[in-house]
Amino acid sequence: MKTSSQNHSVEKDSFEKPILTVDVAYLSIRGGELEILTIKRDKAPHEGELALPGGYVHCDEDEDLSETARRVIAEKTQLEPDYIEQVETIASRSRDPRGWTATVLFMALVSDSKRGEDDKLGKDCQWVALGGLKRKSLAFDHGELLSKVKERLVAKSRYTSIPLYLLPKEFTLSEAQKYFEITTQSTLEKKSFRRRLLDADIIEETGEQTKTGKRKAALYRNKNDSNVHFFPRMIG
Amino acid sequence: MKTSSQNHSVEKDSFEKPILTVDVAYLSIRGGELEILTIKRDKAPHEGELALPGGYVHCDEDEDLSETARRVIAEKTQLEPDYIEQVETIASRSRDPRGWTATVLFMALVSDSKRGEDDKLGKDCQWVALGGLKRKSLAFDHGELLSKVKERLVAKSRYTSIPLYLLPKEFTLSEAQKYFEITTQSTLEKKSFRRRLLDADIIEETGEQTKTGKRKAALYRNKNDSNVHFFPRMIG
DNA sequence: ACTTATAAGTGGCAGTGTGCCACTATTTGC
DNA sequence: GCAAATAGTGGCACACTGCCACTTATAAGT
Repeated sequence: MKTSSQNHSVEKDSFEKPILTVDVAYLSIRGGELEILTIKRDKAPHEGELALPGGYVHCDEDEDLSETARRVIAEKTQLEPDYIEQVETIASRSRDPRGWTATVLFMALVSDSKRGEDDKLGKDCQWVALGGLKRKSLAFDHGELLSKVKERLVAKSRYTSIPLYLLPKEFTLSEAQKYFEITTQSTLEKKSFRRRLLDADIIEETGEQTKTGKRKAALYRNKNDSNVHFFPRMIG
Repeated sequence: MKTSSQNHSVEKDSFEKPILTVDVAYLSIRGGELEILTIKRDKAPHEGELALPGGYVHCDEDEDLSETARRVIAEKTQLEPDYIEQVETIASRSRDPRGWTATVLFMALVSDSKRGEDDKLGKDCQWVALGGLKRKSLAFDHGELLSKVKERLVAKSRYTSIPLYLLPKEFTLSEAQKYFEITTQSTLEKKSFRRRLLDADIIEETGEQTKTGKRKAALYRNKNDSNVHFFPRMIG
């Protein structure tokens, strides 16, 4: 029923090769809100608009795709992500005016403390709060890509520990809860959250306490050896 | 620190475009075991070896990647899958002797009843039991691709209803349990399994019963409207 | 007919982790 | 000292899975 060629000429040479790129949604939390690293495009198409950092796969340099993703980020910032994950590959004829393109979409997270001040960022780079991004304000279909990444982040934050990668090196349980509430887009219950995080054996007390605030709070850090933790049940 | 070019020549034209393909791990259960659809390669490289069905993306025909996946399957079989899911995109210089290639890997499932008899399959196509596949017996890195798909199937079978796509149109709860035990690679407890599946409200009794066997068993079928169900907890 | 073996199906309680809410504890500012 | 705000705890309810013994139905053998 399909209108495809039934012979096996699929593997014949000189096919029109599609364009293959990698795009990275690089996320961080600051000011109590998710922010994303954007690049202001300096050429057509979509010149002057904001876009996700991305680029062509370099067949001669990149051993695999996650390396492309890291390279693309390194070209724009000096910030190595604390976490990176391949999300999905999106392709179509219409998503880029230059022709049929495929892009491998990555989600990357960087902690608040590693991110530090944003002064050494190139001036075409900018962290933008997600709340301030109007729909359709990103170039190409990058708004949709961002939605896919957000969806993945929200989903995984409900049953894994990946929001820990967004927290500063030392944090209180209340701050951790706030970060998880941002990434899960829900309000969490204090006792349940604390019990869950502490029972998981993935963070440890530093011994120090906060100095500001109404009452001193215990400071925690991620255990060195800990990878992504999968909780036995979802939260929220 | 990276040795990447620091200028922004990334978007300049005439880059060496990598090859983009789609490969599909098409799975089915028969004889109490997972089977995979293989194609015997009729040309180099790896001529004569078994491989996953796959092919180049056709920029002119395929609107997106899942369409490529369906087309690739339709070219080899007349069997439309009951379920299809993008798993991961794998790329490297070394995975194919013809050069730097990227492949978008899909997992597809077909029910035992829709699959029917295998007589109308092309003679280069063959369903092969996973247990009978020695390591390294698939062309290229398709053994690794299969491992990734297996991993995904095992994981998702523990908290979703996708094994239902492998069952025949009508099935007993014991058969369903057997299928879930195959896909989760674990033994499941009868009462827990039944309660879980029935409470999910995704299957319904046909009213009929089996005729063979020691005791007649109630027959069930998938509810028409039901999509993939996510159970609140993992099993097994 | 009675027994035996086997598969289908159920009752019921324990275990585990989350939801919920009230309660106590500590610190700051008045 | 007292109120306000944040940190942290006690304890039980709830939902779902694990477990295991038990009953029911059918076929086959004696």
